[in-house]
Amino acid sequence: MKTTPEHDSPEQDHDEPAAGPDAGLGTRERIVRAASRLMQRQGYEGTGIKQISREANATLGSVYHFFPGGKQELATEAIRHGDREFAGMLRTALESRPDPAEAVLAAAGLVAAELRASDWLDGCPVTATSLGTAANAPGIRLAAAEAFERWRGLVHDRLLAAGFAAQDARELAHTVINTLEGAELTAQIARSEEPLLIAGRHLARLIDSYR
Amino acid sequence: MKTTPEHDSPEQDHDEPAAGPDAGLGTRERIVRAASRLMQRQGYEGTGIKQISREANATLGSVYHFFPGGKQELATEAIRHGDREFAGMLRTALESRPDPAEAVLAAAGLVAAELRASDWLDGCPVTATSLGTAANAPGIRLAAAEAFERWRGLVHDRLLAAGFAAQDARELAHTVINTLEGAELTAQIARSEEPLLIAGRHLARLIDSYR
DNA sequence: ACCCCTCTAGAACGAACGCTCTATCCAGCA
DNA sequence: TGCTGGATAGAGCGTTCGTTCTAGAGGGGT
Repeated sequence: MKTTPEHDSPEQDHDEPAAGPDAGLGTRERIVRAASRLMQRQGYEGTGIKQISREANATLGSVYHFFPGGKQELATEAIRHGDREFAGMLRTALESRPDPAEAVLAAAGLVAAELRASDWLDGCPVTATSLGTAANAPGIRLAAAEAFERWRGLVHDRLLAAGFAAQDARELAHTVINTLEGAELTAQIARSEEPLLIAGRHLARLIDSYR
Repeated sequence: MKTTPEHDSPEQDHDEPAAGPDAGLGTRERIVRAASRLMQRQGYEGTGIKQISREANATLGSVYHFFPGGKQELATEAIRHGDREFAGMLRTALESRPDPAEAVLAAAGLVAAELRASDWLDGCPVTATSLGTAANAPGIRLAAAEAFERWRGLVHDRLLAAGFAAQDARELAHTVINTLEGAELTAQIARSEEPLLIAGRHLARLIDSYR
């Protein structure tokens, strides 16, 4: 299994030819990414620590070295990783058009495209991980709530910049994120981009109605 | 543990004073209800067959007698149960107001009230069960897709009856269900009714914009 | 009286779970 | 050169998992 000797900072691996797309990253980062991807697809309970360590090309010892809090701490970090990932995509989409309604439409299309590209496997990285653990693990629920809040904040700021009233922007941000969330869920289960495309059009229409 | 001797039809239990709200029901029905409730709160992987049988006051033998397909068959049936349950609530709400926009607003309020009443434990009965099992269990995914389709159908018919164009009704039904779904998810994680109440208002506004 | 069939009952199986533990490796420093 | 501490390595703990299996309970039909 031998991995790169490393000290938490990403460095090139000059001795390991075959590896996944995460090769050359620090062990800790590889573990977080593997956890995020696996929990996104299989949920918290459906993903084992040993599977994560295997997928990350790390050993069980490394996992517990970096995450002494065990599975829950790892899941919290995985959610934060998914949070940052989706926030980046959302920010890009929102800045891609001068008009906020068109920007939201573009965001929905982007989500749909990525979902299809993953063969309907990669839904919302936060939902799958946090669902079913809300009651037991408050830390996980909190991280998920913060993710949603951050995404809402991005939409909110975008609407404010476009001249929307503060209250309208706040409420629209709620519905934009929630509708995208629900539509992605349905799209994943139905294996169809349509729910997301419809959601994009309806959200654009809703936003326009506040002008 | 002794349970009611019964032949699949619900009958009164004259000998068992202390029991849950499902007492007096047939064993099979008790098992389905326990599975549905537990999976709604803990997800598919987070819920064990033994926990279900314990909660249902049934034995492992009974579970495998009624559901020889094992956990997957049981989960499929649990989703169908949640489907019928939510469909009933949705139908009631949709028929509670003469105006379809107001009816959707009422539905959102009802979902919010029930979610809060359960101490934020009972989210969508279909989502939690089906998430994380989409790839592995096609039967479960299919049952979930059918549930969403049924709910959409209820909204669709309601809009048609109110005179909306077929295409508008179809697309609005998509977004109504998806937005409620996403808002309920956010409401559960944030422990706040607000996302659902905002969703209700926005959906009413969106529907009105098609008149 | 007998059988039959549905349903209940729970012990037992191998596998996988999260986690603990000790041992080893190795770069950096004294 | 030897020490130190972060990082790696994986055997093994007790528990729980989904499932299988055999045994018995009990009412109806003949």
